[in-house]
This record gives sequence, C-alpha cells and structure tokens, in this order.
Amino acid sequence: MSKRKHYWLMKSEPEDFSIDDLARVRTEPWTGVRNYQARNFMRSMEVGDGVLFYHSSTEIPGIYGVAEVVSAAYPDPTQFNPKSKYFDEKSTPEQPRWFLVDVGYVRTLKHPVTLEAIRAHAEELGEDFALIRRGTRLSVLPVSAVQWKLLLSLE
DNA sequence: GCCAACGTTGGC
DNA sequence: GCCAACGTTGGC
Repeated sequence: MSKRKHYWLMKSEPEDFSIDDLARVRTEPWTGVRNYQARNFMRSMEVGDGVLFYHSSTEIPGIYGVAEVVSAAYPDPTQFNPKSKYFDEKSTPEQPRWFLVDVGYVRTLKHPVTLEAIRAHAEELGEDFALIRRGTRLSVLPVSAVQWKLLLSLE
C-alpha cells in the first residue's frame, strides 16, 4: 500500500503570513482560500504532500521555503465566523463550501527561487505550469515531481 | 443562460 | 498606484 507523494505550490503575501511566520508557529491552517479550483486542489491533498511556499505581492516574488501538508482537508472555520473577513453567509457547517489543510514548516531556502529565475526556466517547466501560465491567478496549484526537483535545484 | 458590473489577484 | 486578466454576482 504505497501512495505517491504529490507536490503543490501555495502563495501567501509575506506581509500577511511569511515563511518566517510559519517557522515560528510550525504549523498553520491555510485559511481564506475562496476560489473553487484552489479549494479542489486542497481537498485532494494528503498528509505528507510537499509544498513550495511562495511569496506574492512583494518586492521579489518567488519561492522562499518548503512546507508540507500535515492534515487532511477539513472545513475552513473562518467561513462560519461573521467577524472574519473570510465569512461566507452562504456556507453552513452541514454543507461547508470551503476547505483547508494544515501546513507544516520544513525549511527556509538559503536563496529564494525568484519568479524571474522561474520564468527563465519556463521551457523546462512546461506549458502546464500554472504559476507562469498567462492569466492564471491560482493561489494553490499542483507541481509535478519533475517541476519540484527543477525548482528546488535553482535554490 | 447571457453579459455587464464589480471585486480580486498579483506583477510591475 | 496602475492595470490586465479572471472569477463571481445579479438583473434581465
């Protein structure tokens, strides 16, 4: 009974939550994803999956760390909290709309793999790499084993 | 079911 | 702060 490990890239605005924050808290529920495609990816995650921690909307966007999935998907509690900015009045505990996983710290990259460097390897990464595909804005996206290896070789 | 208006993402 | 590209909403 072996399962193939899957890989993902997850974006966060470092002013909001950075790899240093994750290093401090060790594990963090990935709240606030309100995009159906990203949600579907999170629902398919399994404990042990690898995560590239990407800083977006910052001076030098890029991959700054490695994390891992440390829980199965479960309903995002913020959707039920009227005080939360992620509150969704159309969601109920009986039929939750939004799911998340807990993400655990693995390591901080010695040198970030910048978006610029990633773009420079666009050809090897392939057309299907959603991070640099034109027009895609996904905050959670799949990474193949080959892409994972290539991206981390740029550290 | 169409589509205009609006909100969000995220690089620059 | 700008703006392109998307996704969602709601009137019809």
